[in-house]
Amino acid sequence: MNEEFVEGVLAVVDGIPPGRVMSYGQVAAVIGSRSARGVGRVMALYGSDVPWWRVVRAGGHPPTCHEASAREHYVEEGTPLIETPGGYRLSPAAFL
DNA sequence: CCCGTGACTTTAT
DNA sequence: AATAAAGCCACGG
Repeated sequence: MNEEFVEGVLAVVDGIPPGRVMSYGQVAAVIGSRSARGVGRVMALYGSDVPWWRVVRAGGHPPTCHEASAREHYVEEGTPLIETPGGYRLSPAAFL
């Protein structure tokens, strides 16, 4: 298994400062990979110990299975949100 | 070892 | 705007 990939993802996510977010693809790029899905996979399996809510999709939408719960974290962390009809999304300014 | 699955992204139709 | 297809990675069956 590529522990380097897993550890890299965890390290990068853990290194995201409060009030900021990164897209899956961006995280993958930082560790020298191109797999956004791989990042999502790692998050689903090992993300229990990292601020997974700071990792979002390219469009600024939170994880599909956690969009509601994640919002509380963003509000708590002070992450800039944008209200939308039917939901919300993260401000582009929140990306690193 | 092969296949399906999932917290994805990007390009093309 | 919506849908389709291809590329990517770890894991369980």
